[in-house]
Amino acid sequence: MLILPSQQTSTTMSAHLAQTMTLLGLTLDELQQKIESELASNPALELIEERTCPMCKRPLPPRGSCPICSQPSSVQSEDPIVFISPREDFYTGSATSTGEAPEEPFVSEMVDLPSYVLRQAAADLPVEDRLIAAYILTHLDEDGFLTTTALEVARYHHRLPSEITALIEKLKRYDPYGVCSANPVEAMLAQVDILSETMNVPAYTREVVAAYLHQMSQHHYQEIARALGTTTQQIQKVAAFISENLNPFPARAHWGDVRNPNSSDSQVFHQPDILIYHLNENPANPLVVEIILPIRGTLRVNPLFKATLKQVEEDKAEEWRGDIEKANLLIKCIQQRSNALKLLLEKLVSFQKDYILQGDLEMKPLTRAEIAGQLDMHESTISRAVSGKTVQLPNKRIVPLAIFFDRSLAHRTLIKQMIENEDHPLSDSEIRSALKEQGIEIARRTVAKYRSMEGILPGNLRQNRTR
DNA sequence: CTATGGCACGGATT
DNA sequence: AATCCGTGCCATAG
Repeated sequence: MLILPSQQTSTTMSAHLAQTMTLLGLTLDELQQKIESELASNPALELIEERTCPMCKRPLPPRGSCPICSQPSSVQSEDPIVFISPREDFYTGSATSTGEAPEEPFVSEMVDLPSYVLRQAAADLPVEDRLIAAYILTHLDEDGFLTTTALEVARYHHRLPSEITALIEKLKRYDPYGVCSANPVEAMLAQVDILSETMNVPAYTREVVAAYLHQMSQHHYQEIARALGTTTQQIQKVAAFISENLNPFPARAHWGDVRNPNSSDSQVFHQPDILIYHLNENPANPLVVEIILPIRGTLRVNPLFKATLKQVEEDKAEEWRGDIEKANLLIKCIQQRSNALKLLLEKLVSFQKDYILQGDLEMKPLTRAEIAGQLDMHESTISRAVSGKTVQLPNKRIVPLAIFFDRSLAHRTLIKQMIENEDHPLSDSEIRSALKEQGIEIARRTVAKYRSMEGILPGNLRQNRTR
């Protein structure tokens, strides 16, 4: 699982001096990978033991006291407490108990999709199939789809295509249900089959998934109903089922959606970069914003290494100096990243506090440029900092950080609520004028767009809903 | 005739 | 410079 050779770092100092690398854009996981490889390749860099707070057993920064416990626990601070925290018990694979996890000296191993699936499958497969399974699993794209075909695999391993197909079918049944499918439809079909063993699946679901997904996404329910010889109502049930239970991209994380907690580790592949919660989980307490670092302990330049530098022959010394330089740079960049994130989060959290506490309705429109101005940063800096990162809100939902810049979220949820509480199916223009009453002026066409974004049927097809 | 979705344009945002 | 988003116009369905 090692990544790169340590040698050939002799790209002279000027090279990395010129490259003032920014780690801001990196995700938690990406940063972890970066640090891991740096630790492995750079002898000047070391990770020192963490200190933990005696009060809350939270890891402490190298100097100073615990940022949480040092606060009197009853403070009614308006401002959120923002701090950088080392990653805690990070997922180490095999959530399926089996106490196997002796490894991980400091940084846990990030389980990638192929090995994640293989671990589940290995025990069930005959030995001669495991190799093939491993081979298949290495040919997955980021969504969990197969980038090769059963036929090719068969030819490569000199097996019958039918055997390979059977194997793939087996693999589809492991955790990201539908993994190893060739396309979304196939994946969803696999999910239907698996789910139907444990729960009630509406009739016609298979048929719809197999042949009418396109019409489905357009909400042409009547059309489908006609074609299948059933009722529009039935198709709507199917629609609800699909959107609640099926995932066309098995391995892709689905943020925000409240996922069935059955597969406990739907977050395995996306640990949030930032946590927001109330101090001690008490809503009366101020908000705590925790920016997670992918390491436990503190990075520093190994003093021993520095000291020995003088006693090293000249030809090696240059390389060593380079290593120290690189280590310093990395540490500095990490600090810079943390600091920038901290500043950003302070602003962001206090600005969108209502959203964090009350939910989607209270989201205020905000642009990256505005924040950039306030923080005296370039907007592209903000962009980098925001993109790809995820936040866990006090209500435990994990959402992309970019959601704080979603202009229309409040409007969309308002519309959603209006429709939920309607007594008579509202048309888009009715919604528009109702919104106008409340001082929100948007075009009728826009209402329609928002509505479909929320997956709500047009008014004229909404007649008979159960709730 | 009314309600809705598709396409595409222009301005804002990244 | 590339992308996203709200909106207007128009075709189509009921």
